Amino acid sequence: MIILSKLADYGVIIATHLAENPDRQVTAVALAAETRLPQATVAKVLKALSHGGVVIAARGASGGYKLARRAQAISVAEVVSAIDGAIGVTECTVHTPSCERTDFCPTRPHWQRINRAVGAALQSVTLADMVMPAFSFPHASETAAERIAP
Amino acid sequence: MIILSKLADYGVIIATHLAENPDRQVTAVALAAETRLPQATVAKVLKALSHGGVVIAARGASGGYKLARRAQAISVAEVVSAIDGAIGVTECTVHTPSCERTDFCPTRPHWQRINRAVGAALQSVTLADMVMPAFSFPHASETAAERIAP
DNA sequence: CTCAATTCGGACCGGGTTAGTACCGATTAG
DNA sequence: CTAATCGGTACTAACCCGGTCCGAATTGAG
Ligand code: FES
Ligand code: FES
Repeated sequence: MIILSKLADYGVIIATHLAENPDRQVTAVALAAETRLPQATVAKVLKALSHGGVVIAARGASGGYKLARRAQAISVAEVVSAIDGAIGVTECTVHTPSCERTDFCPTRPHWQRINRAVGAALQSVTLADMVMPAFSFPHASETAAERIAP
Repeated sequence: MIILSKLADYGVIIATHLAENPDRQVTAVALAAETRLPQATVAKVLKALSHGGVVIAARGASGGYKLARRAQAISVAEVVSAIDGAIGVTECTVHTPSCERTDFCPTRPHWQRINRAVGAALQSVTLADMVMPAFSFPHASETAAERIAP
């Protein structure tokens, strides 16, 4: 299964590209060309990102987009949330109070725990991290979240 | 955004319910009744689980399903994989070698890192954990995955 | 000052995947 | 043999994704 929607994936790619040369006003079409993504879709994603406060848009001629904050201050979680809405593992964990199985279903709190874990994983990575080249990461075995809880 | 598909969610609910009374042969319709899930869908999910080796099915009269192993030995990741296929965050991380942006897109290794983190989060929780009542968890701040990497 | 060019903003639509259903054949206990 | 139950496939409906369209705002030239 794929976790992120294509749109959200595009969003991260675009935001990362913006983070590569900050403070530069880039138009949607230029971004599309530079990332080799379909132009119309890039425009759509940028709208969502603008709506979510990740980028700020300048309209009119010589307009364009740029990051709303420093790259270090924008997490991947924020980007995907701006596009796909709140992050949740199950239906149950997001539309909080409306599950008919709540009384006899023991999974709820455990899901919320997992939910927090993936949320934290997405939140701990910023756009500044994303632009960094593949770097000597710690051993894969220490990727945290393996010990999600004692 | 919702990460798990509805079917996968159902799968975990069903598997958890099976884990509650192990070694008991339960038919699909009984499971559907006890979990208040649509009966036809439960049957479908059980087929997938059986195919994935999570449950074993007994055919014929007085047949039914039960867990293939002890609940401690079955992870949530396994259950969702049986239904939704391999877990991957982005298109790019699962269909490994076929991305036209590979050469100039710096996000790839970072995604794989996040990917491992959520995979680990799902793998670290077993069905035995799921049936345990909401228990005094450690402080939410220590949910690991917050330190996905130094 | 006016106007045209440029760019973002929001609404709309079609295709594809997923959820859910239904049926029929295979298998086994009694 | 018969009833019950799983296994597989085919089918329909709904929804979401991805893409396209036209209108609003702003700029810069004439
Ligand atoms: S599915 Fe809603 S409480 Fe378990
Ligand atoms: S999207 Fe495939 S390498 Fe970045």
